[in-house]
Amino acid sequence: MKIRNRIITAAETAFDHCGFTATGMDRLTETANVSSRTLYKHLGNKNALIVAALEHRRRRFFAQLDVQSVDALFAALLDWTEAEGARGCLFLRATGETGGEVPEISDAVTAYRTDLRDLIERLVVAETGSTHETDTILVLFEGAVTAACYRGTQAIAAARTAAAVVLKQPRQPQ
Amino acid sequence: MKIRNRIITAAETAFDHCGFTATGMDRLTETANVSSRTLYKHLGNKNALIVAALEHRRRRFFAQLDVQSVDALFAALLDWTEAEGARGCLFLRATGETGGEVPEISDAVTAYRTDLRDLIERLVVAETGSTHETDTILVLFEGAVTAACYRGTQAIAAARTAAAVVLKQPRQPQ
DNA sequence: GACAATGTAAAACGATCGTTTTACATTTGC
DNA sequence: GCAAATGTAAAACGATCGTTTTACATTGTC
Repeated sequence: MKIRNRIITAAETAFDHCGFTATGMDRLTETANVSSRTLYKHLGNKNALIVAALEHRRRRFFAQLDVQSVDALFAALLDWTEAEGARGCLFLRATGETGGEVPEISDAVTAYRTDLRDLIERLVVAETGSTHETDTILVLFEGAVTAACYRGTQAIAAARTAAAVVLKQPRQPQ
Repeated sequence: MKIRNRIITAAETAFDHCGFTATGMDRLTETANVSSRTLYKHLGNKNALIVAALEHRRRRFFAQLDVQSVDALFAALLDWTEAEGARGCLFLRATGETGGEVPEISDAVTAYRTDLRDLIERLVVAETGSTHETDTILVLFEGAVTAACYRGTQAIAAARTAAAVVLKQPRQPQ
């Protein structure tokens, strides 16, 4: 169970830095320091490795995002970005590269997005007593991830501040 | 000048729907209804076609985003998304697929991002008299583009409302 | 009406892709 | 201590990639 994890961890980084299609099996075996025979024995094929890498990313990401407030959510995203850099949502990029025509990959992406929205909804309800601002915080989160690619961490700071403003703002009737 | 435009237009759609690397020259010649000889005579190579498609997207996008207020900006994004669908920022996906290691493509992405931020800054200044909320609106815009992939147009509506709230909110001193 | 110019159709190029196989070395459990 | 399992190294597979070339049809122009 150790080799498999080494392969997946290396793959997650390689896919993130170089893209899914552009990253060949050669580079995946090199960075994981395993033979191609071993890689295929443990993962089956490239698409399965992509799925495993996405699930690994999902686990790592939500482990860092285990927070109890919206503000802490953006603080955690800031930590993540400082440690990992910003190259845009890996799940969005995965569907973009496959055109959404690889069901196993689309499922992994849907799982991530469902988890993300569930987390945000839970935090928003805890803070405001309603789900109304869930999509707003979701948009700010996604926007922070994307804009951080070229605006750096100040994009996350801007999203964090805006989230506080939006949640403080009393919701107008009707 | 007509064939070249037909090639680029078809390529923009193909890249958007299927990804850059996953879209082979065969599909590009088919959807444009030209021979590969003609395609190479007009564009040179695939990377040049990618750059041309990105610049074509940029022109089309900002033509639709020729507005005079932040609210109109999100309304225009709504129109764009209803007409074109939502698959995430094409420029982000382009850098993601190439790992940012194709200078010509990176330049096209930078040009788009610069234009987007300049547009938003101009609108924010016109509305608030200061540039302070530029990154906030940029984050909301990017987030709307991304979240619309799985939340649909209501993600754009949420961003639009949040933008109004943020711009109305008086900025606290210091 | 001949002649460039510009197009199509399709074969062919070497390179690289994901994947499998062969041959051999190392580890591990009984 | 010896199989069985599991690893490496590397060659080879057919498929597909981006690109070029060959052969031929169509055009617009002087």
